[in-house]
Amino acid sequence: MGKQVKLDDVAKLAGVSKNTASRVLNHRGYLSQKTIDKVHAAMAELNYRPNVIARQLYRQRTGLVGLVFPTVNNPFFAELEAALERELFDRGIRAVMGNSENNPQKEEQYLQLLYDRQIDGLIVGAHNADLTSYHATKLPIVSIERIVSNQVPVVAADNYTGGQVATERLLAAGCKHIIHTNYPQDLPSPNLDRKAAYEDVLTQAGLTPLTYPIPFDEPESAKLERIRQIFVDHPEVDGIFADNDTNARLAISAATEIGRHCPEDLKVVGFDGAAITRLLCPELTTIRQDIPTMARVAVDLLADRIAGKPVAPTTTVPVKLVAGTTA
Amino acid sequence: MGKQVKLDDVAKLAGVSKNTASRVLNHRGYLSQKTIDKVHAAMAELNYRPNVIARQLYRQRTGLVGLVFPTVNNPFFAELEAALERELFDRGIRAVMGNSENNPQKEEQYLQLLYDRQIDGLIVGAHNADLTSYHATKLPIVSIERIVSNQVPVVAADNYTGGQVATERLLAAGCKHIIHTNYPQDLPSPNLDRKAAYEDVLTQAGLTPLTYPIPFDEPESAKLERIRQIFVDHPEVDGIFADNDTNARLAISAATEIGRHCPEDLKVVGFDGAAITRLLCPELTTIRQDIPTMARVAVDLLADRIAGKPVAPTTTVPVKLVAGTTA
DNA sequence: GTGAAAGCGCTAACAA
DNA sequence: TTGTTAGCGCTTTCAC
Repeated sequence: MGKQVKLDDVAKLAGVSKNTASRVLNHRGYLSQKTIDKVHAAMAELNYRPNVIARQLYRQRTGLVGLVFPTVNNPFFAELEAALERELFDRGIRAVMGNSENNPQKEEQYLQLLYDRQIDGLIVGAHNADLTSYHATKLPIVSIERIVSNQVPVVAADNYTGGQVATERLLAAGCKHIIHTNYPQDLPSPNLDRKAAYEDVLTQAGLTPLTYPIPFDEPESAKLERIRQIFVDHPEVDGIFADNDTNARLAISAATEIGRHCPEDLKVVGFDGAAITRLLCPELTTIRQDIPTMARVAVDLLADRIAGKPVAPTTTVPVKLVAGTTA
Repeated sequence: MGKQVKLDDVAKLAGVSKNTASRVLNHRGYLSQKTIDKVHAAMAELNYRPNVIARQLYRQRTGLVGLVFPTVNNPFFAELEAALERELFDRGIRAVMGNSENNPQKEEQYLQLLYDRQIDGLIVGAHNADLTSYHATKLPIVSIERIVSNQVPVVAADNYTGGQVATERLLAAGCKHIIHTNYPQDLPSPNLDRKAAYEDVLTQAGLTPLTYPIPFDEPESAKLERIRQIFVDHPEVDGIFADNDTNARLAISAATEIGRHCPEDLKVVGFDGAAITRLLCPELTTIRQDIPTMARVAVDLLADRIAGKPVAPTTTVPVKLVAGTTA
């Protein structure tokens, strides 16, 4: 690759100073039309492209935002990250993909990117990293469906209502033995509202709630194994409220393996309702999160954060039942 | 945010020159242990973090690579981009997400990022952008499953074999009227090998091939409508070889709508075999692409390209039949 | 209206 | 073994 054409070259060709060329480039200050034209002509002739990095050095901003989620290879996160990318792009910001893969070190590294100012902000949906790393800071961070620290604003679905609706759906379908799956979470998390709602509804109905932990970071085979165990431990189960759609689908598979069919022998309700899931598994009844709205809100919050404005600590986005045939 | 601690501050505190501090930072040149310790102590005391942008300005490299694909919100691309991100991360490179969304302008903009040196390279799986934009260049670009220009190396699945295996599977299942879906592609594309194989196999079997175009960039509803039309135009169809799994799933749905069940009344084979798809729709028989290998190869090629080494113009990665119950 | 000059923070010849 | 100096390419204050 040849020498880069720089502003100085443009200036020389146009017979003006570097400064003037810069002002033309940025449409700033007083300029005679003649100068503007000359500079533009020179830029065109040399096929000039400004060096973004040099500009960034001065501004100390890169126009980059990191998206740190467990993995983009998941219907919910894929749809969410796609929506976030679109929102950011519309604001002239690029998204750096950060799949933490449940690897705290990897997550930590993306956080370092922020410290090192290679990115201007962070949208996170994973938090393996030691919370102190996040705590230290008033950095522009927004989280989605995770509680990171009380400095970091959260965007979450209306998980409680979702959990209520899901559980009530199973009750209405006649279920008497409803089991919930969730992930073990020592830390507070909006996700736990799904569980809380499930427990409240069941208790009010005079039934006993029971939750099986399904760690998010395990391979599918391990999750399936845990779900099989539900049917071993509780053959009487006739309803499952899964904390996400993939677990719901695994529950259906596990039931089928032992000759129990959905919905005749078992009702299942999932959570998330990503478009891909509805396409590939349209029969699943689930609680749909409003992903586009969550993305928009998150990016708005981040932009405010970057601009130094105060933001609401929590924003809740409504959910909606999508009726399939599994419950 | 306070003033940034810079190398000069470290140097002053350690009582050395900026240069010496820089050399300690980069483990370069001769240094006495005493100096090293002093500088390290100063760095620790000031909590110094190098300014990445300044470093980039000198090196003219950002350690960023763009991933330009139609959308990450799709099982195949999501798995592929996740795999690419992992490979890149292991080489100290971050991935910038570029969902072209079948918007040529958006794709063009990501290409500009490369021109403007905000990214060091590009891995593309979409090419709406005017090919001349890609042509102009010996820039570090690698494409996956797309032919961009003869300057850009391609990584592709063994689509021809995949198409053969898929079609033969349907024939072996007794299908006599097999229809293929593909996307209309005026440009050459590795994807078309699937179609070519389908046509060759059918012709050899004395049957007449017929392909329905299903544009990739249409909404699902439009795709479904096109697929419904297949059954209207050709009620005799008893086998479908879809060019991707989502189309395969839509075909199953369309058949179900009119009371035709899979696999009794209709056999279906898809293509891609992403993990999410197999989880959500395990019954689907499909041709699985080896996504991790494709990602690794692509990143290797890109690294060579960035390093200025010559690379093979085409790399083909084997595929594998995944037997479900739909064919 | 436009030019000269300083500086963003870091790196690397070249001297010492 | 270390310091001096000159950039990397762009922006901007301040003269003219």
